[in-house]
Amino acid sequence: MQQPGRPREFDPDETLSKIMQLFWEHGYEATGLRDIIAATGLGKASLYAAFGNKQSMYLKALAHYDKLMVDASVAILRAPGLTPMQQIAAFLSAPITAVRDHADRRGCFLCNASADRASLDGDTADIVGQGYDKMRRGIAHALAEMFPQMDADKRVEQAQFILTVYAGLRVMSRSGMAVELLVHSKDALLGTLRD
Amino acid sequence: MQQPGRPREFDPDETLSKIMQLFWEHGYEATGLRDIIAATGLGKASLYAAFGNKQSMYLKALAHYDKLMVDASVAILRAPGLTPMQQIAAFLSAPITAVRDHADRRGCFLCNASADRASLDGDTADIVGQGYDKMRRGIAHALAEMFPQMDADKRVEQAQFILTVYAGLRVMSRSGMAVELLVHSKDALLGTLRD
DNA sequence: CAGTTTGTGGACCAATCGGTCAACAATTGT
DNA sequence: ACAATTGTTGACCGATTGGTCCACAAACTG
Repeated sequence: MQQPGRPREFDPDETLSKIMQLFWEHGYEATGLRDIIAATGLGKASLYAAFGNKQSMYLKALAHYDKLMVDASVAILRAPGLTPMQQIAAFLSAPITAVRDHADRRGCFLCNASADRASLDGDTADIVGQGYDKMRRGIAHALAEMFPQMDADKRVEQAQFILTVYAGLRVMSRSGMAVELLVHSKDALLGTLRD
Repeated sequence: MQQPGRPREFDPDETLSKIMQLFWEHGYEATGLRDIIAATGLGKASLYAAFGNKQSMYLKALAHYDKLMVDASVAILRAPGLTPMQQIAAFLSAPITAVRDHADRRGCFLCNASADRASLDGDTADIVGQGYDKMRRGIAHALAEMFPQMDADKRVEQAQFILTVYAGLRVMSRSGMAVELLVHSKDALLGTLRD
């Protein structure tokens, strides 16, 4: 069952991934329509028809990141076969292996958007806030299995604490900070959880 | 003893503070020469003669932040009349009181620059890295007084850990995160130091 | 005073920005 | 075959971008 009219010549999801990549790496203002056109191979009008204006493209790219990458991060926190401690360790190691093994210094798009657009645009702040909430809940879930006797308030506090370290790691990784220092932060945090 | 030629009609340091303010709040790309001209009241040519091009203005503004704000943060970590624990607590509370008492969600210019320009421009990354180093040393100094028996390596690790939380706090504060959550992060970190 | 040096204001610039539009292409249903 | 609908292409748009330049102003020295 196909709609009338000429069919799209591109896969919207694939294209959105390319757009996401650009905004993720370079931020909102430093990414031009030219860059998006070059990276996607699409014409300007096709992009606008599919994703709206630049602001709308950015929001869709950020939501796409939330769906793809944040969900993957949160999935680590529920990964079967790992102890809760291992889940949290894996969650915190991802930013480090990205830098060390893949020379990936893009950081976290949510964190970048926090510094970049969130203070200027409420829609961006909303998506960022929801993404943070999702991660905090994921961390709290692992903590709940790790410390069943811990009360809920304390769990939120601890989850928020871990989330803050995560954000710090990802932001500092974008400035080229030495990997061993990032490892220090991760190890120190994990050390506090063994009590 | 005055130089020949027409004297400047503005105070370069004061002007640099205004430029710093703009880049701090809005980032590199979102700050236009127009904004700088409007905020400083100077002509374009005067700005260029005094500070160079936009890139150079940004670097000078970032260095200015380092001198003014980072040094002030580090000074807290050596504030007389406070115990080392109180110094670190005050250092971590500054980002929170900025949000709560002054509705200041600009975050930390160094951290913003990490997410914004540092991955694209080596000079920016250098200043950011030096600023982080300075803060880490300041934290390590307080830790040294707090835990005299702790060895130097462990101290650096702990200092880096605290620095990471600081960066996370400041970045997340830019996205409008609830103050009580930021307080949780701070309290949880301080809780780990009481051992 | 004249001559030199430095700073200021604004006109001016090419390039690029995000965004629109109209002509054309490709599919549908009838 | 034909209209209706949707997608693509590239020309085009006004506005804005960072940056330069030049005539003029304000201080100095001799």
